[in-house]
Amino acid sequence: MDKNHTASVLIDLSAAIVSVRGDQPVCLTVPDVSEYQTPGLPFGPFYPDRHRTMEIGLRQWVIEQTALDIGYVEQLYTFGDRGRRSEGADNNKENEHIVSVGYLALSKQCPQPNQWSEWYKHFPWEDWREGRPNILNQQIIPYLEAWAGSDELRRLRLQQAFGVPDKTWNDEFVLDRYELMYEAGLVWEACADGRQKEKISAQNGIAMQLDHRRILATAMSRLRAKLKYRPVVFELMPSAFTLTHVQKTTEAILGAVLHKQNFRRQLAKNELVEPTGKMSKARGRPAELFKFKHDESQNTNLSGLRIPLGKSRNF
Amino acid sequence: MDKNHTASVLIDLSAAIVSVRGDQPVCLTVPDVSEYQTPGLPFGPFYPDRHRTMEIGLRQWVIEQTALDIGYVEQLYTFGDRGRRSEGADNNKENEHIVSVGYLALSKQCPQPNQWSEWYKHFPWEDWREGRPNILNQQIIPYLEAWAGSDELRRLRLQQAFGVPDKTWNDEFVLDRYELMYEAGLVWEACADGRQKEKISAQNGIAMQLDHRRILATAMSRLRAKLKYRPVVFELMPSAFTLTHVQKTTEAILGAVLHKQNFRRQLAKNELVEPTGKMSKARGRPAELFKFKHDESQNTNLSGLRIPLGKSRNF
DNA sequence: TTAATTATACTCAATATGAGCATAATAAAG
DNA sequence: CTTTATTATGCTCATATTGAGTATAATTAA
Repeated sequence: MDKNHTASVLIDLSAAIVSVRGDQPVCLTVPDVSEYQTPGLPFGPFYPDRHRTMEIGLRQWVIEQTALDIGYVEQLYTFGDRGRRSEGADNNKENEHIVSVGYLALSKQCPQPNQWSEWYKHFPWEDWREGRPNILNQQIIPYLEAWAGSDELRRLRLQQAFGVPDKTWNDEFVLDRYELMYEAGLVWEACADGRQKEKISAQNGIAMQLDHRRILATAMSRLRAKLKYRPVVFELMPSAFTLTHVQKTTEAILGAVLHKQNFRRQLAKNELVEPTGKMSKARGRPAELFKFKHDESQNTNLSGLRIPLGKSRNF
Repeated sequence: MDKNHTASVLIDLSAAIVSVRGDQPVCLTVPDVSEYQTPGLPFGPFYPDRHRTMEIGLRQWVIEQTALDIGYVEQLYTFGDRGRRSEGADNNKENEHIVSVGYLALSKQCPQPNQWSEWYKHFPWEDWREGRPNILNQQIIPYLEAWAGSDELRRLRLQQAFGVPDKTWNDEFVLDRYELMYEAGLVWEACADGRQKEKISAQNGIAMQLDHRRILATAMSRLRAKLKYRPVVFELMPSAFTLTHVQKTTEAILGAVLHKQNFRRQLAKNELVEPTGKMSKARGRPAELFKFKHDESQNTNLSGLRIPLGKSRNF
């Protein structure tokens, strides 16, 4: 059609492989290669004549490179503008365009601790389990308000994403918040030249290579949303677990604490778990061990578990 | 890395551009080019050096080719396996792989009626507004049950997707149902050779080119789901409308009838509309004309409207 | 034996939901 | 000018769901 323009691109499959270690959600990262000490998500090229689908290709190199058992895999988003985001970079030749397809994968285990990076080190403002994070009032919000100024649209977006001043915090808007901070120049990745990069380096969470923090933000948004209507938590649980363990895992991902009794009521109502008969022993009263009911079905179109989020979420 | 394999692909942007004409959801189609009389979705190549993002590229050729005003645009899914689906086709040279990125777009108007194709002509089993569609019990279900046989996984998927025998119909599982019918060889697109194609042609809905019906199914699933938690209906409404008009539009997309008073209660509670002061006149008592409250905000992270679906959805 | 810790059963008010009846305002028909 | 069909809108009410607690049971550690 238009011979002046090349339409040929390379496709990178990037994966946010998520697990939970203790009470911290983590994601698999690969060591930094650039001059800045920024970790990145694992990624690999898609060879269309070797793998029938992209998901098969993704599973293949994840197995090859990490020897991990990833069960649940979900496509997140396809980004066509990575080039813009790393404009000053020297890694791409002219006309070699890269489109990155982001994936979310869930893993029950996370061996080799040093390869897994905690979510909230990259997004410290997203963990509300100990109350409203200080970084919001002390750093982010004042900067963003100055950036918005009297621009009506900016103020509206600020209110939507961060709930200032009167609206409440919505845990699903991770991507919106990150994009806003990116636009406002509040995150490291938004800076084109090295001098600025030095300046805001360690602040506002640990940066990542290329558009990887954006992909992780997308993964967090999607997972937090999905948790509320599909029983995906169990993709992160071992075969037998206590109800408190499910709750702690859920809370870790949501970055919020939940009402214990109501959480269990939902679990019971939706008939998602069944007792194994065994008991766990730790401190305190022993808890019954449960297992997920529908392990066979790959199709996760189950009713899901409604999260009792409560009302007073505005600190 | 691996020089034996080509990693270079072409990217097609395919769009399910949806509107509602009267009480029928429609989507923009382009005339058939193949020997079979199958319509297709509009699509165009993505030129990464001409357009910064894929969405910009999409908007560009939609404007060029259709002169349509599309407001809302949302990426659906990236399919890497179109080649497999049209294996026998002659349209691709060796090594020229195509990845198609599907988009959902919403348009308030739909001029040139012959270019717009009604959803339910392609998916007759998805419209439950007049009760359970006959085609289900008369054609699809019996065939699928035979296909499932005693295969436990197949029976489970059948139950999930089509709600047989005891579960209820879930309007959001459009894609699941289509994929299942595809696997069972119930849809035209699943047949590789022409002879089979002739046989099941007109049955089970009008077919589309390549993987376009799958993209439309994805669009329908996404839109039906989104309707329930984001106020996207208003992207399909004119600037002033009656409450019944909103309801009819919602019902058209969901393929289900709703309880009038409860629907309005939701609208009121969420404060999504405000009166214009004017009245509409048609048959019967005149209705008040309303307008959407948040037209300025591009960011559609509003609370959305909960759909009162009722209980007796199992015919 | 006591305190701390964790698990689980149960209650209760507030709210949301599904389903319905009653009434109002208009156009078309007679 | 009255009747009838049609659409809009106000209101009720039983039931289900949710948020937020209290009370009690079964353990370990001190």
